[in-house]
This record gives sequence, structure tokens and C-alpha cells, in this order.
Amino acid sequence: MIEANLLLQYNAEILNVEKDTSIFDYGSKAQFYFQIKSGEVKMNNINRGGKEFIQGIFYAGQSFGEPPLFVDVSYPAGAEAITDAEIYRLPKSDFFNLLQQHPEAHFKLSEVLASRLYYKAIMASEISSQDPEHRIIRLLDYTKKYIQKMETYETLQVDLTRQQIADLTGLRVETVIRACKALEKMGKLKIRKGKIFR
Amino acid sequence: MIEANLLLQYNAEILNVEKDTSIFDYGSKAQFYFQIKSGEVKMNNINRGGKEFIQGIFYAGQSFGEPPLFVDVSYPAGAEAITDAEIYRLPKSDFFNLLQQHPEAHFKLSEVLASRLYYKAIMASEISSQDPEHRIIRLLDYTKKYIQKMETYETLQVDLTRQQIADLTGLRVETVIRACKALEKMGKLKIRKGKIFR
DNA sequence: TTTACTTTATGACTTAAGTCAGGTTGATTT
DNA sequence: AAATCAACCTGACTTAAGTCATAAAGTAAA
Repeated sequence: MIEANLLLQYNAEILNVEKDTSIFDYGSKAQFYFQIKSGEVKMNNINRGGKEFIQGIFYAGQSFGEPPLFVDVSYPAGAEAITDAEIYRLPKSDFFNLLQQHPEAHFKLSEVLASRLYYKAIMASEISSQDPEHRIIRLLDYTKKYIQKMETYETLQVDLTRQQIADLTGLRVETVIRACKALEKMGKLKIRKGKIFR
Repeated sequence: MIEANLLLQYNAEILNVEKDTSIFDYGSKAQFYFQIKSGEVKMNNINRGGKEFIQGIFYAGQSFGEPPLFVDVSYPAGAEAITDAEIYRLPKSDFFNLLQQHPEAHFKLSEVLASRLYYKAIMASEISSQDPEHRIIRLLDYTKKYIQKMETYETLQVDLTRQQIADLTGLRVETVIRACKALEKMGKLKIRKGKIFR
């Protein structure tokens, strides 16, 4: 997360994006640094078969889609607003000027990339381990700790739908629903009115 | 990849690591920056059930295990030499001094993190898509393009064993073997004396 | 060139997650 | 309080990948 003032100083525009609108497409070239002012954004893939895989969901203050600015590859996933959103958009060259002239911002960015890699490493290992319950718990605990920054003893009300959990873990809705029920029976989470608490 | 001279100048030691020796363990704290001088290293997880998941295999010139230097988390996977190896090891504080005093090295590192994220994004989407053949092809093509830096028309002799491919894609050896046979029939790769060519 | 060992290969069987179809609950609007 | 819609839930059935057991190549060393 880079300070708003700094972004604006380096030519950032503010984009108003409506819910369910694409911000960039899978396979396109990266030309901007994006950071969310308000709203929520997801990055996703749709595989041949129509199934969605959500690479990540991003919230106010977070940036997304930076890697292809650094390496010459096209976007490995598309980005789409999942609520109405305001988004800072900084041209690539201005972004690099900013990083060069503000090393502390560059270090902040490294933290962001590093923590994203941490998430991917956990989920990769988890997804491969073939245990729906475990995958879901890991996702929830990650969300609780690193996204919501909550302590273990606090109770998180999960705002993800079963479908989103499925798309984040590579499972099907029905499997997620059944796994959540099983987890509830095991006492690992609570379900009240369909909402999950962990 | 940071220049050897620079590393040494900032207090790097050279570690001699024997094949199959651990370099750091899952769950431990990151205290060093590691870069391979010679040999090969893998980062992996062993899940309850004994199955291995390989996060990545790293070759001479590459660094590994950097993310936990930037964020306060423990290693999400262990590192182990898969051949005898020489490894530069730079204490965390020296590493940060280096980055601060050599912004171009910091930019290089961002490229590394970015390309690693790119790989993880591809494999995450691929692993979730549930199609062994596709997962394997993606892995091979990634290796060919980004690790071996080969052109499409050239033929790569894959040096990964079926077991390694399985552990990188979250499949079982038998499944990989069968999928490779199927891919050969489809003309997507060649197998000669057990070795895969793509 | 035998031995030993690792890697690849194949068949038979099992099982867990996917698929499909339909039903229920909960939230929102009129 | 209907009506509507999205999200959640459930059961029956299918299937693709996992499991297990065993064999055949391939490689390296004695």
C-alpha cells in the first residue's frame, strides 16, 4: 500500500468502477499500478469448463496486479470489481519513478509481494493435499489473521459465500457446503443463519 | 539474483551443503538471504499423510526463501539440497543494508518475487482445474520458457522425475505416468527411454 | 555382466469429490 | 405479507484420480 498523496503526486488517476466490471483481462499487458481506494476487487481465472478460480480478493488500501509490471509477462488472471469501487491507477513509468525516488515505498511493496507469496505457498500446499476441510480452515484462518488482522480468540464472521470459498480453494460449492457442515460437527466452526463463524 | 561480489562484500558466507540435507525447516524463522552458487535446492512441504508437495526447485544463480525476510511469518515450507550445493548465506540485516544501498539490486529482487508470483498464480489455477494432463503440460512449458529460457521450437529434455512432477503438481506418480503416456499418444510430448521430451 | 537400486510402467480395485436435480432458507423489495 | 432472488442445503449417482501390488526398464557400481 502506497500513500494516496504520493500516488496522486505521481500522476495517479482515480477510476470509478461499477460492480462486476472488468479492470483488466487475462492475457493483456500490464500498463498500470492499481490500488484500491474503496470497494473490493477479485483476480480470477475461468478455465475451459467455465469453472472459476479466484486468485485473490483485495480490499481498500490494497494493490493488485503488480507482478507483470516487473517481468515481461501478460496478466495470468483477470481483475474484476466485486462491489462498486474507486481505484487509483498509476502509469507504469510513473510507478517506477515513484519507487526509485521513494525507497521506503519500494520496501513496502516488497512486503506486499512477499506476503502474497506466503499466501500462495500455503494455499498451493493445501490445495494439493486433497482435504477439503483442511483447505477451507486454512483459508479462513489466513483471512482472519492476515486480512482481518484478528487474534485467534476473536470470532470472525466470514463474509465469503460458499461459492467464493469454493472458487478460492478449487472445490465445488456442494463440497464446501458439506465440508463446512462436517467442520461444524467437529466444533471447528459455527454456522448461524447460513453465515460461518470461526 | 544478486552479484556474487556484492554478496561477499556484505558479509555473505559460502555454505557447503550435501545432497539431501536440510537448509532450513518448515516453521522456523528467516534469518538469512540464500542464493545458490552451485547445485540444486527444493522447497517443500510434507503433509500429514507423508505426501510431499514441492513449492519450487531452484538452480544456480537463484535465490530462495526471501519472503519471510520481509514479513513477520515463519517459513511456509522447508528447503533441502537435492544435489551437493554451494550456497551464499547473507544475514538478514546485511541483506537489508545491501538493498538500501543498491536500489538496482532491490529492483532485481522485485523481479524475482514477481516472477515467482506469476508461477504460483499459473500453477494455482492449473492445480485447481483438475486436469492432470493440463497441469503437467503447463509445468513443463513453464520450465522450458522461464527456467531453461528455451524457445518454443526447441526441444526440452525434462530432467524432472515422474515423482518430482507429481510433487510439483499435487498428483500421484502413477497418475503422472499415465497422463504422460496419454500426452505422448496425443503427440504433445515424446518419451524415449523413460525420459520426457517437450 | 552380475548385482543392486531407482525409476517407470500396468492392471484391478476403491473412494472421495464431482455432477445433477430438486428443495429449503434467508434477505430484500413491493 | 407476498413475491422474488440469491444463497444454502441434501440425496442419488458417476467418475476420475488414488491406492495397492507387482513387474519391467534403465542406470550405476562392483
